[in-house]
Amino acid sequence: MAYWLFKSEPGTWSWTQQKKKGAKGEPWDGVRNYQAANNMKAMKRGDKGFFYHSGKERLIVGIVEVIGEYRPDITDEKGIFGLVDVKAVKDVPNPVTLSAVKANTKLNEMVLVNNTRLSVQPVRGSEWSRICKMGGVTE
DNA sequence: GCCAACGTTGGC
DNA sequence: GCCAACGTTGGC
Repeated sequence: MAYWLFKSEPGTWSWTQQKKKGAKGEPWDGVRNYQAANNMKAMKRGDKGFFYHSGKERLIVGIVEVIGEYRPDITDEKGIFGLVDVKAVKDVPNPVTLSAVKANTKLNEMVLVNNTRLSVQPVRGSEWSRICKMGGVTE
């Protein structure tokens, strides 16, 4: 199984909103970046991802699961980009802040640290379990 | 509010 | 196909 990180401005789409969608999940639309789209193409049903709040908060607040693989994003009028469907799985009990990630030398190769502008990112297995531990998530 | 990083666009 | 200009994201 692969791991990912989904970034969102809480003012646009928040973890609270995602959770309200429950098991039905929500299409992760609006991505207009090839690198991010390629990451979504690589996703498989059952893959897990962190839900990250960018902007003022800058922390990992939840865990999502990919429930629908890459398909066209109908909100893209050019018909170029696609999306995946994700559902909320659980909260991260102690949200992991960006500064905590940066402060951890074991995590300094994370895309979150090195490519701040990429909105859909791959996460290594080792990084995943370390952050889960930091966040008090029981895997 | 500013600015660095970076992706995209468009002229040549 | 290159590269300058521009726009956007996101951290600070």
